[in-house]
Amino acid sequence: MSELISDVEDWSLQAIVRGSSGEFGKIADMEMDGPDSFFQSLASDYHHQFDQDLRASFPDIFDGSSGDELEELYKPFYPATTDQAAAADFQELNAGEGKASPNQSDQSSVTSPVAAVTAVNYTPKYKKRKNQHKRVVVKVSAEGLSSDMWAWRKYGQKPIKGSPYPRSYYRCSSSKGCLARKQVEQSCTEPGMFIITYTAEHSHSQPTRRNSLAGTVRQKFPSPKQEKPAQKCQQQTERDVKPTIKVEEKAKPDPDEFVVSDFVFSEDFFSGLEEFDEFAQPFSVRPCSWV
DNA sequence: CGGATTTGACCCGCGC
DNA sequence: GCGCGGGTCAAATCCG
Repeated sequence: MSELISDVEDWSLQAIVRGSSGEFGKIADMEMDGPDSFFQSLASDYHHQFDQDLRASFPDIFDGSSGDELEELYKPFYPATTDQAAAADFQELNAGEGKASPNQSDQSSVTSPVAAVTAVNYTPKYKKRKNQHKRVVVKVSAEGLSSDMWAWRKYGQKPIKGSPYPRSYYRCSSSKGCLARKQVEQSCTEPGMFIITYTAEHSHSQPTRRNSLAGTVRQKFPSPKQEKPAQKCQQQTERDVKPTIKVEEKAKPDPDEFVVSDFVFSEDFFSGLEEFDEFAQPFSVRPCSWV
């Protein structure tokens, strides 16, 4: 079981792909910005399928719409200008979490294999620190920790304010000079789950070797500190599971540009993504959450 | 013995 | 300027 939650420098994208085997495959291969961005690629390669799926899922929305209108819907998946209003929408979106449906307590019972993707423009409040510009955040179960294809070497561990669990820091040990980084911390709201943050990119296309169990086999994840329970830890709950699509007109800077906050892809859409064979099948969907 | 992990010290961005 | 917190360094230690 795995989730993918992404945060990019000038625009934020949020996606969760949840499967059943704990595999999360080529996440580190994703190009998250520029002309080769992950979702731009999806939109290009699967334009036709995407079109069909959207129209089939939301006939009311797409009734009588033209290809141009669909292009508008793709806009959020392209690098965008900064937009404070969208950032506010984004926060509001996540503030609405906590209305999980009864089905969500049993992830395996979800039978409708779809995935939800949320994309909005987002402007960080403060200038980002170095090495914080490109991040991919994944939430995995304990078994998911051992399914990483890259070799990592631990170089540090720090207690994190507000969390009873420390954060571990890893760098890629496959290739000398590779700038790829990985942070692993246990979720304070779901002790069985781990939040992995990938930073920067591998300077090599494939791992030259792999740790016996992804570099975390020797890692002993400690028990939470007793003196400071997870009371400060913000609840990361889930929004209503009902698939929705919201097309909002932006006030600024370009009133003609739309922000699509929720997209729903059908099973057929994802079945064409050979790159994601590593993801467990069948897909199930869960509303987006933010880390 | 070489590579990985541990862990305290240090660095640096950010808020006050 | 100072303190806090997150990220990194590097020596010591562990492990196969």
